[in-house]
Amino acid sequence: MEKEIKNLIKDALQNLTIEVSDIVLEHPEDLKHGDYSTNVALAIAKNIGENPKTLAEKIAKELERLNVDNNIEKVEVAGSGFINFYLSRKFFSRNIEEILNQGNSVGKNEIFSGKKIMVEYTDPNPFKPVHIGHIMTNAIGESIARILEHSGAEISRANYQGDIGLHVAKAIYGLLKDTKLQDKSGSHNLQATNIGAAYVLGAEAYENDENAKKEIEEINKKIYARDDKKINEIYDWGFKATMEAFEDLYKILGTKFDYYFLESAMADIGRDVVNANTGEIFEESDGALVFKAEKHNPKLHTRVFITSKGLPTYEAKELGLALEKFKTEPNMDLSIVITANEQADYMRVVAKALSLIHPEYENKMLHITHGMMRLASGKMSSRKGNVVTGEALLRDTIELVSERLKDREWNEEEKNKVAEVVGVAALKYSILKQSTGGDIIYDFDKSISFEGDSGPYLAYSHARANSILEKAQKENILPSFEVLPDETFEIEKLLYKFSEVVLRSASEYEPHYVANYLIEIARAFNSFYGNNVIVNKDDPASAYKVALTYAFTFIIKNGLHLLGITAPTKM
RNA sequence: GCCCUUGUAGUUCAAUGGAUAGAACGAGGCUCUUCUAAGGCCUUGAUGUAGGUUCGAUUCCUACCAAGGGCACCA
Repeated sequence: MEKEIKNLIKDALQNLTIEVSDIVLEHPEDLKHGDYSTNVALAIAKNIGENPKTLAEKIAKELERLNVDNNIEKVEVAGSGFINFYLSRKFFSRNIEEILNQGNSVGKNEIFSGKKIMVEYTDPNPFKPVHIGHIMTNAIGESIARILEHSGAEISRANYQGDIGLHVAKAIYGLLKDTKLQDKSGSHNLQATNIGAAYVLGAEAYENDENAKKEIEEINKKIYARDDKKINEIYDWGFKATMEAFEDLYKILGTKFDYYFLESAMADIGRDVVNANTGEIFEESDGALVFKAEKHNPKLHTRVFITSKGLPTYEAKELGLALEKFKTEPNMDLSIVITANEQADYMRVVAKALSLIHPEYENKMLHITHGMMRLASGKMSSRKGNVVTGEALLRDTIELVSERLKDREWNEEEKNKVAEVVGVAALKYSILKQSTGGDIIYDFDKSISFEGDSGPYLAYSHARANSILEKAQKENILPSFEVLPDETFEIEKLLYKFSEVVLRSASEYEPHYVANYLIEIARAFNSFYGNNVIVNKDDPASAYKVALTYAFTFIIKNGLHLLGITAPTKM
């Protein structure tokens, strides 16, 4: 439609012998201003020395004359010289029909068609509790992956985990001190929780107790050397238990990874690359091998890649990881990494180093960063202790949804499933509704209040629409486009924009456009629902309203999917 | 000190250089003999400061102020 209107404008301008290189056509923010709007008159009025409004009137008149298609109902001049297009009833009904035909491929686009993209996200560390920040990275990463998939990309999902390092030694120290935590009788989730507690114990001891600190450093050496049978046993068990617990979490969150990269495996790769390029790119400084990035870009700074003791730092491992990814997916077009923004600067340094070694990778790396997740009220942390783990946050959210569902006459299994899905929706939506860069203040109470701007509101709207469709089926009212209502509903004016929103989200790697759109459309649907009886045998347009409801369920279901949220059919 | 990110209603967030800056929560008032009231309808309130570019700036540029993060052997 956009193209057609643009062409129409071009023709009109040509007839008036006005030359314009670029025509801007947009959706007015306010639906009262029509469905499309152009500012050409404002943009060119000055050049040709005419009053913008009179010029707009002239163009509009020509547009009306040229408009033979019945898609445009009217053209109007408004404001200081905007030309607004109002689409016809017929356009909207045809669009609903199209959505019904598209089914689950609704909103797809092809801007990443044929592109192979790897997205790395979540990155929790074995032996450590999953932090709320990991949940945040996961939500953003999964959503970006799905949006890119919907835009034609071939996506692989990667997870990078720190399986060695001081944090592991701290956890093992804790496990050795408090052997109860080594209990293997419970589920792997329970075991992982104990290991997380052991980590907290070890981390505290490391801070406050000199002897413990030395002991932990000893353990760390033994972990690297793998020469202590007892520590090896604990390590192997702990690694497995925490990794399995992560899998359970990913399952609830709706993520399935294709590749797992382990930090231990990247150390040698990174060290070899640094050594091979020392002299030209890396140089010695105080016994360490460093990369002086500021020589190549004054906004970057020097970072150590190999310590004076010969150990590769995180930077070297990250370099190794990047290379390993390109080896794993040889024809990769883009490698995306998602982390918190505290890592933004050194990732730029690593990327610079890599692009000097492999110039062909320079434009194939993208680092997307997000802010911190902070809790608005101290309510949760005071109740559960100081550390708020990702699991606790998720579990508490799900629990509160459960309470809300207790009066439903479903069996327990159904209730639990819905509670889980809606809980995840609450958490994910509150992360994805705002642009990725900034911090998120997670207000526990608000997110589970389920009113207004929330994940459960979206899920509820979908469930409600579904229940209407069930009723329609029972009454044998099938979607039809024979009889159209007189009124064009607000929701119709939003439904056809879905694919544009997905396209924008994909090109900017920003899920929040989809999230905001879904709220808008859910609100429009609920308003439609409140003001109309949809299933009504006495209304000849009822079948059309049912069709409209179907279209809404398709859009919201697919839109929620792009956010990594499952839409329950009832709640 | 230098480099990133961010400053919008009381609060949490929106707004591809456009029209009267949108929602939600909060507060107040209506609304279930009608398909899910986790809903709908109505009322209330904001662009950190000072310049600049532009027909037109929340958006772009400069300075300042404020918050968060980063800046050598931790990850």
